[in-house]
Amino acid sequence: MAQDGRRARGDASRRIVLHSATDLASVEGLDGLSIGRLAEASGSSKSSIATLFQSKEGLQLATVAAAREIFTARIVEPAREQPRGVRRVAALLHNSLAYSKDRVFTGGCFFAATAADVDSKSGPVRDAVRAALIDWYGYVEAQLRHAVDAGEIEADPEVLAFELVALNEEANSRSLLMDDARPYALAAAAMRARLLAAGAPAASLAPLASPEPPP
Amino acid sequence: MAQDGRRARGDASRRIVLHSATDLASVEGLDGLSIGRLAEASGSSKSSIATLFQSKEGLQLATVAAAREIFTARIVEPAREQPRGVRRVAALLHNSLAYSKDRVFTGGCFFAATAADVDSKSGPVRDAVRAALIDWYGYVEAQLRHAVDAGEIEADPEVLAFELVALNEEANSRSLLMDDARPYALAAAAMRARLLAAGAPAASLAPLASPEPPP
DNA sequence: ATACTAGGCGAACGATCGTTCGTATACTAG
DNA sequence: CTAGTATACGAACGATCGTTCGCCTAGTAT
Repeated sequence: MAQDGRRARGDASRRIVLHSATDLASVEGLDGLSIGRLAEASGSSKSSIATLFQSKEGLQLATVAAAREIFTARIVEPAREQPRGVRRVAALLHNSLAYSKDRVFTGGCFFAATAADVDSKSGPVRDAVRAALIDWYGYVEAQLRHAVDAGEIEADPEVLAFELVALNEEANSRSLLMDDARPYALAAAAMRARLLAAGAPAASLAPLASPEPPP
Repeated sequence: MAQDGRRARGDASRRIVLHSATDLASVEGLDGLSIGRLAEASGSSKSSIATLFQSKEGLQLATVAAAREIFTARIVEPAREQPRGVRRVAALLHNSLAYSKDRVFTGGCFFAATAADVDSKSGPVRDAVRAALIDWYGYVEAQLRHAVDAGEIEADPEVLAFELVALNEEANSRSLLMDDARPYALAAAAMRARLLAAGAPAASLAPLASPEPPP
């Protein structure tokens, strides 16, 4: 069975539905993601969605997985072009800010929106969101550890990763709430300054350079 | 009419309901805050809540106002005992971390939870949450500006306020999602280091000192 | 051709949502 | 006492929720 037309058709439908689902969930949260509105947004029927994903929880888990793929494709994959260490960290941070600023999801960063939605609950959905963020935090920290080991910077990787991720998420949330793009420039400047203070060579921080000079 | 027993009775009821409402909203969000569950949690009836607050939007606005009072009483008011400038900033940050860590609301910081809920929407509820956070950000920044003017530290108040608030919010969200108190210690350490790097006297940062020495 | 599986949809299920109505109970104002 | 106002509740409203059922089509397997 090299190919199963039925599965292929189902996968295509899932893809279409999940595209709407990730976007809707970034605005309404994983709890506010309703099958009815999703059916309307994706052009299929409630019952189709229910059978494609078995249950709402199945839909939520698939939505998280789909968002994770987009997150990786937009942020992590492109950064792999940079050598490990500070250069890759700078690329990661730049990509992450751009992914939020460009509104890849209508509601900004998918995981910022959904983490707040599930962080006080329990169950597989929360676990899936948590796993995605643990991976992300761990990857940033690992790259910083590499930079420290290579002598590029001098810092505690855990604390520095915490600081940089905090700046990234603050930019996302404040930009959304205030409807203002300035927080991204603010965050980039703070990230750059923080890495410079840790001893990073300025040339390795090009992705975090401000596009326009401060007035 | 020095006192109106009817209004007094209503106000008492509103107080009780709002106590449950702020806690429920910190977990479920302002959208997930349902009148039915709130009625059950607060011991009154759906119709009573509807008449006390006119509509769900009225309830949401009253809930934000109630949470704002608690936020101010827990964080801003106690910090006023400290002199303006770095000492007050340190007190603000310490109080803010404690308010999250002590789970004054079951879902952690009320405004972190609800900001994520409303930041992609529009209307009076979003405006109320935004106004509360603008006030908070502005207060922190004003205290930092005072510290700069007094020569206590050397920094851009806007950027530094952004950094410190980001650390505070990251501690809240990560602690909730990971069910771990360590992010608070991490954030406090980063705040302290950041203020020290800006030239703040160590004695003024006592509230941010780690309770236990690092191993 | 037959049996089986995966989608896909309309219709309906019970549950819960926010809201409204009618009615009863305090309390005030005149 | 009377008229008016602010709670308070039960009951019901229409709408939407997640889910299930029946029925049909598309594709696979034997």
